[in-house]
Amino acid sequence: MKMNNKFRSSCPIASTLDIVGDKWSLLIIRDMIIKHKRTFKEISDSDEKIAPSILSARLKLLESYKLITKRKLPENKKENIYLLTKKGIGLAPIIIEFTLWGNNNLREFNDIDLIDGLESDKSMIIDIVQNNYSSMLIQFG
Amino acid sequence: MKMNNKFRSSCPIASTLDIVGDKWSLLIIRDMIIKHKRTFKEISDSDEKIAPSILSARLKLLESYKLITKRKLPENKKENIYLLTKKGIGLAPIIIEFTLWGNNNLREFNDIDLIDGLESDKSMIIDIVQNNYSSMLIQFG
DNA sequence: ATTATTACTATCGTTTCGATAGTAATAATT
DNA sequence: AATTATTACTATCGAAACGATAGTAATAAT
Repeated sequence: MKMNNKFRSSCPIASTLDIVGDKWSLLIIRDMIIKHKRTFKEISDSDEKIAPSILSARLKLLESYKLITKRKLPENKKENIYLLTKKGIGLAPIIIEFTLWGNNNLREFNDIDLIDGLESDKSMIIDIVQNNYSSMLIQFG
Repeated sequence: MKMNNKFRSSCPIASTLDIVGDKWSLLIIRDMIIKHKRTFKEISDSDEKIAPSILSARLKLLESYKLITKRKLPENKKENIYLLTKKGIGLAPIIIEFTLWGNNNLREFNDIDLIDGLESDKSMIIDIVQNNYSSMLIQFG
């Protein structure tokens, strides 16, 4: 995996964009953190139809920056299980803010899904998402 | 300006990414909302060295989705003044979350600038950023 | 009148994307 | 046990986007 400094600057925003600032990474994180998707196959099956070559490349990159881990379970040697790390779970606020902004600002340009619970307190939504994911994680070591 | 539905799905996250999910848009917004940059020249002069062709294309796109407006002042017919709209100012929470995440999670991969005030309450930081920008806006109609 | 600045556009080689097909390993089915 | 299906990829290759540089037209400054 090429890890040759591809950071454009020392700005934290720019650096974050250098890792997840593409059209797919945050959608992969969305599926993992909200829908609890864990395998290549599950992540492939989204409305947005990500190409396998892109998904493969993105998972490798996210793994290299320690946002996700990859493992196999003893009972299944075929499937890889991808799980979010703490760093990855820490992206929940960003995911939630994207949801809120799209929900409030793009309805004139696109039919946006209605999502339940968005009127609740922001930090509560974030807590719930993160806690649910962390609870799910317990079943894995 | 081509406005042919380039939305991949009706998911608010995906739709937001379809507009600002590239390596440059949020950096342009950052410079506008935090550093109060207003002209093509000012925005060009960032650490990340955006190419003029890209900046030009991005400004047009952001304008087409009503995140920014473009105008000239009577006293200067050369400069274009770019200002954030309400929709654009609404991106402040996303910008702040990117800052916080990068600040907390990327120090092992890149030298990240130390930023003052990040230990304050999130919603307060966002309020300050948005209020400062809105105050600055008053001098324009 | 000349020079500088601003906001671009044009060009063009490089990189990335993205659709599709193919493959190797494992698991399920008959 | 043999065949079929599934999973997680890799390979290919044309299309789109990026990015560095140069150029230009309008305005402003000297």
